Amino acid sequence: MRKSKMSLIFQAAIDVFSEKGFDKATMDDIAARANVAKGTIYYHFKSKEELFLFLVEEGVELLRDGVESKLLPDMTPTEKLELIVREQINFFGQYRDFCVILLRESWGAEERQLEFRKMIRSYMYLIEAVVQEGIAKEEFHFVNPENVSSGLFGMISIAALHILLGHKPYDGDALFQDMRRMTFSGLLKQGEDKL
Amino acid sequence: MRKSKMSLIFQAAIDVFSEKGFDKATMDDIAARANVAKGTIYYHFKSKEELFLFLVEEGVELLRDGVESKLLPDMTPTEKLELIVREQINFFGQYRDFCVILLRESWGAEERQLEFRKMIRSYMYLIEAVVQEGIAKEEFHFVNPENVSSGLFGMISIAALHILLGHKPYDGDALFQDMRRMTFSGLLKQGEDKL
Amino acid sequence: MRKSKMSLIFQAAIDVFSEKGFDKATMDDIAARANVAKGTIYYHFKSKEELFLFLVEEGVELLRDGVESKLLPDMTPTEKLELIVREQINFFGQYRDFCVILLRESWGAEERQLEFRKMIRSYMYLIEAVVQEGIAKEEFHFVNPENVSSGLFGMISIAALHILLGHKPYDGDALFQDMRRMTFSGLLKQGEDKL
Amino acid sequence: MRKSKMSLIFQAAIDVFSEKGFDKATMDDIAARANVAKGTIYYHFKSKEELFLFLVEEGVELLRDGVESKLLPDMTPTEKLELIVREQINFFGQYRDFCVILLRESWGAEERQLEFRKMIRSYMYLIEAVVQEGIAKEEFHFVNPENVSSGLFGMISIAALHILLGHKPYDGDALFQDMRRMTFSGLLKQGEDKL
DNA sequence: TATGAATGAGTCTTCATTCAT
DNA sequence: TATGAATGAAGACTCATTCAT
Repeated sequence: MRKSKMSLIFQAAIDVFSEKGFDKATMDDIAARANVAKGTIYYHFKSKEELFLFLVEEGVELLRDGVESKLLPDMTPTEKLELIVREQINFFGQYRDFCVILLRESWGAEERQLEFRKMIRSYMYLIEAVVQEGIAKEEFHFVNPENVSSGLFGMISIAALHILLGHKPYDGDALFQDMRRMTFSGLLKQGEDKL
Repeated sequence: MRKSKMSLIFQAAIDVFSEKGFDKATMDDIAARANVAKGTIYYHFKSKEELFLFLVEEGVELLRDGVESKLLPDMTPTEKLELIVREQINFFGQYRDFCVILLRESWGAEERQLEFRKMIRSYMYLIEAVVQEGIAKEEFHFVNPENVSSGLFGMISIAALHILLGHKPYDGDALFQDMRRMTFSGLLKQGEDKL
Repeated sequence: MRKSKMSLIFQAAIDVFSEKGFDKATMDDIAARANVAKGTIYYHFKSKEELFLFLVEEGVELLRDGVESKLLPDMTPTEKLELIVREQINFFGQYRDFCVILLRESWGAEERQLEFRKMIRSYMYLIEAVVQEGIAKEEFHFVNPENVSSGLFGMISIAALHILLGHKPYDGDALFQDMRRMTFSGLLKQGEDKL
Repeated sequence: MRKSKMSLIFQAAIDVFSEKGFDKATMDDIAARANVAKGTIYYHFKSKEELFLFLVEEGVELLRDGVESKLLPDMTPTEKLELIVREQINFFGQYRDFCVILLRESWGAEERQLEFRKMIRSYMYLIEAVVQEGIAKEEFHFVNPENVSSGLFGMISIAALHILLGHKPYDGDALFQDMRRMTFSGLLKQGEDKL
């Protein structure tokens, strides 16, 4: 059974967008990669913009829903945050191309980019909520949850991408150990009293 | 005495590139913003690419040299890292436009983007060296310095940009407190023994 | 049924290139002359260079094949050469524009120009072979066939073009008589013994 | 003693124009080759066009005057024509670059190109006059002198250039033998009676 | 549903020429 | 005389989008 044209286009679009970025990628590229006539893309998607948006939406949802569904109510904030860190690292390993897209195309003032940041924001809220819960339950230090959630997201993202784009083997577990350490106890051996 | 055309172009280029990104920015935009004929840009820079590269080089150097010159040999690793965190936060506040450029244009496989990542890497080495020193002096936990340095860079960058692009007032000191906490003692109140 | 866009472009390109030369001719000119959008040209030809090359290839082939197909094996070398002279003169009369292109654009060190000279060379070989045959059969004097074939080609070409560009009526038969005389018996009344 | 800027420019212009042709050659090229500032060229020549025209004028004059001064009144038409053939062949060998310019830039409808053809015409008249004299004195067959003079000019030019551009050693004497044969007795062994 | 030829607005880049010094 | 920074018009080429089939 042949794959639907639609899904061929979808996959080709991810490949091409992650390789070249939104602006440099052409509809011809995508059509060629999907083995489909250019017109066919326009039959399924109104525009390049829409195709791209659709793609990113799907991706962020996949990340958010994946994490969200694993966050059980009876976990402690620490357990929850640990899970988030681990899941995000796995996701980056698995959807490397998509993650490149995310980091490339989220900064700027275009409508599309604002939209992207909102999507990412919707994921960050997950982290933020856990941080807030941790503070409320006095498990975590008192910090600004928004700063910390964006910081954590950035820490994991950049560290992961740094490995992936350096074409080194991606050892998710090792990265997880370091990221967990950073997140929970920081670098100092003597702990907080020093500060 | 009027500013040299060269520096007019330089400033205009930063403005336009940060607003629109490399691909969407046009040489006409930049020329108009600089109040200069388009040919004048090409008199000073061989191409759009070269202008852009020059600009980013200058910026990363400014960041790296600024930090490097303040790192004194008799500081402890903790003091050094604290200084780096603070300086980077200040830099992002001061050169917001340039920082947007950096985060937008560093991901991808084009020659230019590889070049950018190398430049960023040259800054990350500063952090990495301090982390290594801290581990050697047993001030810091044993971690992979490369993971941690890219993680720290990402944490600060994304957190800072998140505020700057959200058009909120940029309170560098508050951000510094949170980032320092994350860096040194992490979120957990009970410290490392829990882990 | 309307002519294919492709052939409209082809004809327009001949017109414009012969009028203005390769460098001065613009793709806008050609598009306008062909009543076609500029992009359409690029849909069919990868570049100005390619369009031009294609055009010249076709032209030289037309000349060479036209002559070649009329050269019958049982002709004497003299008859063959006579036929070549006549055919080339007719060709110049008929494809004046193309011939101007040929003479304009074949001299220089650019890739394209080397290519052109090769094409012309492929035509000269026809002449050269006949000259060689004539020498072998002792109908012709002993001469360097390469010198003579390029000389004959130049003689006919420049003489023809000289008339065509002088905007005089092109009397192919009269020109043929003179060129035949030059080719076979030369100017001297007393013939070779004088030399 | 340093060469005058003027003559530096002159020589540089010949080099560059013959290498790249009128359109592709730039004033920057010429200035660089002449080790002179671009403005300096404009101090001596009103425009690119004028510089070029001046150059070609000088060259054609050199050819024409060289030949003309050697044509003595008491020579027979045959001797005169022989001398012309020899001189032109020598000239092509000596001023190869200039001759390429001549053949490249003489065809077309631009003012400059009409001008060029006039200059070449002024040289052809020399040949034409000799042919006419030869016919009048019944040394030469009755032919159209204009056809024959342009034909001879083309024969020699193309044959010479064919060797020069093929990067073969230029044996002027051998070429002269072949061109003289063509000019005076033609290819046929049996002479004119056959025709 | 699917195609691919056609479009034309938009971009980077070049270069002859000018002019203040 | 000589310079070289500055100009801006012009040209090759790209590519998202449309539409007749």
